[in-house]
Amino acid sequence: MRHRRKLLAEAQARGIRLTSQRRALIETIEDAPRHLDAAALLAEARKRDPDIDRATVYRTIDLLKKQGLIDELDLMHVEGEKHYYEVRSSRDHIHLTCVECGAVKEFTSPLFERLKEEIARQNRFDIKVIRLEVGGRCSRCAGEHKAESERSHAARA
Amino acid sequence: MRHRRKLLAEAQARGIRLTSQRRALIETIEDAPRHLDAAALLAEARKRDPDIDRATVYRTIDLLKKQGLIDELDLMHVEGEKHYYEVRSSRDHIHLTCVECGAVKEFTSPLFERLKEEIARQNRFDIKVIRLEVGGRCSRCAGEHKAESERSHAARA
DNA sequence: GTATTTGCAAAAGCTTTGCTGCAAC
DNA sequence: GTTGCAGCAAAGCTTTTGCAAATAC
Repeated sequence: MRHRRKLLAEAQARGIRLTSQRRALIETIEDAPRHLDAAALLAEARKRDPDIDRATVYRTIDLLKKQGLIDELDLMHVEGEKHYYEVRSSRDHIHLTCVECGAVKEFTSPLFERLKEEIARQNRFDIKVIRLEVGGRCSRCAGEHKAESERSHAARA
Repeated sequence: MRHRRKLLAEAQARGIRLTSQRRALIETIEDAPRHLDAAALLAEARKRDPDIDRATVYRTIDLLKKQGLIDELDLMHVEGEKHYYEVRSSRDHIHLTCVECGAVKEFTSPLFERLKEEIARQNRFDIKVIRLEVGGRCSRCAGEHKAESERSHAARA
């Protein structure tokens, strides 16, 4: 176990009915070393409970999203139109997705916090969700094959 | 005509073959008073050229996106999984979408520009696209029906 | 004249839904 | 015991693709 089950505890605290499927899904999201889309989440969760259905995955995602317990990402649609999920943390972070190699890096900054405050204050806008996603070329890809962006496509497959 | 055809001119400058369909689509995006999704763009563009096909819309969007001439938005998926498009402007802006009434407000800030610089510098990341989307409650909805968030759902239908 | 683009129609990909039986409290 | 949830399968919505005919330069 990589950390204590914050998400699970929080779900429980909110009075969410904890079925065995939800438990498996929540634990899967919490333990995932990378961002999972619905299909990947289903596959991973089935290792804990083989009978989980796709519909349950989507319904649980929806529930957790509405409760503000998880956030939804696109990762700039670098690999299709899927959505990815992660536990919402107290400090929002930025996702940098490399359009060449697909690597995702997270980044936090006090400047981002300040910007959030400014957005809320100047627009009198009550922020519920915020998502800052960046697409571009990571330092590794920029360094390795400067003029040769084709190969990386094959490398991702 | 609301402004001069910047997008059209830019497309031409890049050597994009300007077919009549592309012209109609580009002009439609440029003149739209709101953010259009693919279906709405198709419907609007057909007023200029009734024979335009859905496939052409998607192919043109793809082309313009790859050229960095338009940006793609989700508007926090407040109305389903569509994507919305807008002309890319020199100054990136933030989209605030009200989850109650669906209103979209744009916002720019020097702080956002500074944050972009910081992201690029600290991660040695070559930013190609950046998208900051915010979901929450706009001041109008907060003021009008503070404790009664149910009705607005019906109002949007 | 030649390379690109279009329209059409079919399919693909991701997500949602109705309904019956089952599980949590 | 009651209320809400899960599984199944089918449909929904948005987007993509193959191919022959049409179009731009």
